[in-house]
Amino acid sequence: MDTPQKTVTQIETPVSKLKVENSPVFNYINSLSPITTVKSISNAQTFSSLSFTSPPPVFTTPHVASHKGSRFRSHSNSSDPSNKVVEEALPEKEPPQILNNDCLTTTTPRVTNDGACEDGETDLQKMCDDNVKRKSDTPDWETLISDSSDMLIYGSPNDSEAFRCFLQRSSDSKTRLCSGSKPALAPVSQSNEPESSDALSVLHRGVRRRCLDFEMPRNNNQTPRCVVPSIGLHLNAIAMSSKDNNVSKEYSYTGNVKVGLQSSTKTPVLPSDDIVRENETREEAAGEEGLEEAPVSLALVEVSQSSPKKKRQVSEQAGEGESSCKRCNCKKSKCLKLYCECFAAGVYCIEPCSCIDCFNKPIHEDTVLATRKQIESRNPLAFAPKVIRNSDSTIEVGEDASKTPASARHKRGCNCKKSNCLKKYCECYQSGVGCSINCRCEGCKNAFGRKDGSSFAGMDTEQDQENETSGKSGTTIPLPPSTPMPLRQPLAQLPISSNNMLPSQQSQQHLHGASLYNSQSFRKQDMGLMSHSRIETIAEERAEDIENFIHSPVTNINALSPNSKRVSLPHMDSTETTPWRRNGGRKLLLSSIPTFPSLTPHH
DNA sequence: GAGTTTGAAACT
DNA sequence: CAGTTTCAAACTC
Repeated sequence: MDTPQKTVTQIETPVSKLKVENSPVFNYINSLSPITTVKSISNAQTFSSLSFTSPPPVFTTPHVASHKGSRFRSHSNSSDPSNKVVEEALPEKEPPQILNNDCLTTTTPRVTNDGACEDGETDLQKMCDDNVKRKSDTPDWETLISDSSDMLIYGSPNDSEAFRCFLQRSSDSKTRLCSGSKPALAPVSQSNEPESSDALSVLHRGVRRRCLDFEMPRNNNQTPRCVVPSIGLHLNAIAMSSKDNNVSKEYSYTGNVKVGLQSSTKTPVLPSDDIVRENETREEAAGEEGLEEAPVSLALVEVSQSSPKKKRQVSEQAGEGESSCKRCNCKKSKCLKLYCECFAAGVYCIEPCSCIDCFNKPIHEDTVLATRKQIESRNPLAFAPKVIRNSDSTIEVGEDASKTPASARHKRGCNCKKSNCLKKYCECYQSGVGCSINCRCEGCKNAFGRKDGSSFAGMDTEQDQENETSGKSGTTIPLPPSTPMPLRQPLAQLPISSNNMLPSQQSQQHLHGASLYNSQSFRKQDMGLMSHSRIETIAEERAEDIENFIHSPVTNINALSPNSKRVSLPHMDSTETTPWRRNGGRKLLLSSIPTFPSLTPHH
């Protein structure tokens, strides 16, 4: 468990002292650095799942509460009617045996199907309120936010989003903020809490709720896809996002998801105004949706219209590579293994999926979570982005990076033997990245960059031939038949944690693009100012963060686990600097890092 | 649409 | 950790 006391102590940083600085929040937040706050790795993970890292300490407790709530639901609170609902939702079929269910900490704000809030929620609320009270003498959040938005941008996207939602809606629609399905929470905080406290409570709830967010393609020429900018953006997509600018403008559609903190794969390239507008639109849409959880079925209306058999066709039509609508065709894995694209992408299977005996559905949430947990225990990075994109403008993380023509690399590298890395069998190729020394491929001819770094995308004759034969070339950009970048945009986000992301995903998300863009959105919208260059810079920094994170000493510990192979890149000099501390803001980013580490026992 | 190929994931 | 099996996507016909 986290250490509430410690949290409190940190929170009580003298306000006066903070004001001495230009950005009070800067110091303030620094004082709340999760690095020092989070002691329990395992819990860190749980907490991170709520993505309430922004003022970490402040929201830590709620996480705990949330955690408890989950436990109540699944273990101790059997008498709670709401639990019955959940239990009733359990599969008729016997779900696959899952290990460690106890470790499964679904921090997802639990809202039973019938809309009833669970007892856990009540407790959570209490705890939140308590925290609010304790924090009454701390700087006003709204002020802090506005004063230090610059700082917040580095924080959890969720945080930012949460604050944004909070600031924008707390005044007029608490009920909306509070998922319509959990109105019971409102009274708790509204009772006697001061405005700020109340608002904060609302904020907490907002974070826990799922907001529908239909992000429409900003490109008018593009056909809207079933998509969704979700918090649950697949990490791959996230990782890639920093550079997806022109590769994909995908808007995934988060079915079950969308937390009030949506993240979007917004492209940094977009003009600020556009971004702002888009966010506004999205915000409105979300608001009109009551910011409520969107059932997967609803979320995928568009997608679901296509028959399973058309899966591939639709997917391709949807914009190659912009496989916004991930659908699987699993027959034996029950969609509970990484074989399943949906599962691997961190999204629920949806109607259009052709899977058989699928357990990757909301009603099997527990099973899904447990399975994921299990998989992560085996490989902490199992759900991490497979491709890590480095910004051209940023310092290459290492030698290996420099040897890789592409600006991104596959985290683990491929192991192709016969495809020559020229087909989508190759994950590197599929992801549109070149092979690197991490790859063990044979006869690599990856058009995006061979393992030996001898060729680059599209420049390769063989690639040209490949393209010709596939009839998919025609562009100077050597994209794989199916634009790989947005490999796995989540459609229906797993309802994990407040933002429907599994702990690891969530934390990772903070490290990646999603976080970035979310933050950007936040800033854009609230500040209305941010130069394009700045955005890109941040994107780049995010990319670096990914690398740094993966290579950080702490990460390596886990990275080495089961799959130690190539989780860490050889060149990374983790001791050289503390990347995430290059600037004050980075600290916030770090707050979400504990995720991976948390997957393994303390050491 | 069925069958084959491929390589990641899972298993031993 | 290496070898083998399983699996589902990618691909071919």
